[in-house]
Amino acid sequence: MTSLPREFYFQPTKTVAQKLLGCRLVFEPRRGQRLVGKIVETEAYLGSEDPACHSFGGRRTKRVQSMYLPGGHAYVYFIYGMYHCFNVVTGTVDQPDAVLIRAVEPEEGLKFMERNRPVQRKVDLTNGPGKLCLAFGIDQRQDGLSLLKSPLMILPREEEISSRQISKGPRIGIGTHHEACYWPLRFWIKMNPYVSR
DNA sequence: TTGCCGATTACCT
DNA sequence: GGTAATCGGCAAC
Repeated sequence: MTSLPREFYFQPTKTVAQKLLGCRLVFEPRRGQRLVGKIVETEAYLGSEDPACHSFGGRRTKRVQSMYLPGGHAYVYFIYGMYHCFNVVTGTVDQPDAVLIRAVEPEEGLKFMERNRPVQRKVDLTNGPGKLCLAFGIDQRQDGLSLLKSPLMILPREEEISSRQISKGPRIGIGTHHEACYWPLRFWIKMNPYVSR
């Protein structure tokens, strides 16, 4: 039950985004509450060089300050007036890259998740970045937290995932104004029913 | 201080 | 397929 080490997050952001597939997101908000989901879909955001990234051009606003932490921290932001998105910070200090966790497969704590986000079908519980934050109860309070210790952790893969089982494509929802909208920085586990849309 | 817009989602036709 | 909901972040004024 030991988290991915700090060095994992110092790999290139694109690499981290792919290697996070199959890892477990664990959130222990309070004693006796443990929520676990297997990561099945991610997107890489490449810092100051990436027009779709909040830290593009080296922007250092209050919202994005946790992106400038060393890899292995959480970056959680509020979007569309009603949702949160959970990201994993990558790279060294002052390298504001991150990986958006877009979907997980619920594994543990389903009762808590259903309470947080009532749905008809289990598959709709966490198949989107806003949905999984609601189900897990992740919000601004987790922004900047370390991912190496409770309450928020990411555990290594328990099974191997070959590159043939990983699909890639353009990122979702970033608009079509810049070239970056075509960069294939979205990754997901092929055929997994818990991937978004 | 103002006004636009967003790394989404649910619900509509 | 389209769009309303809803509000903080951000840049411009």
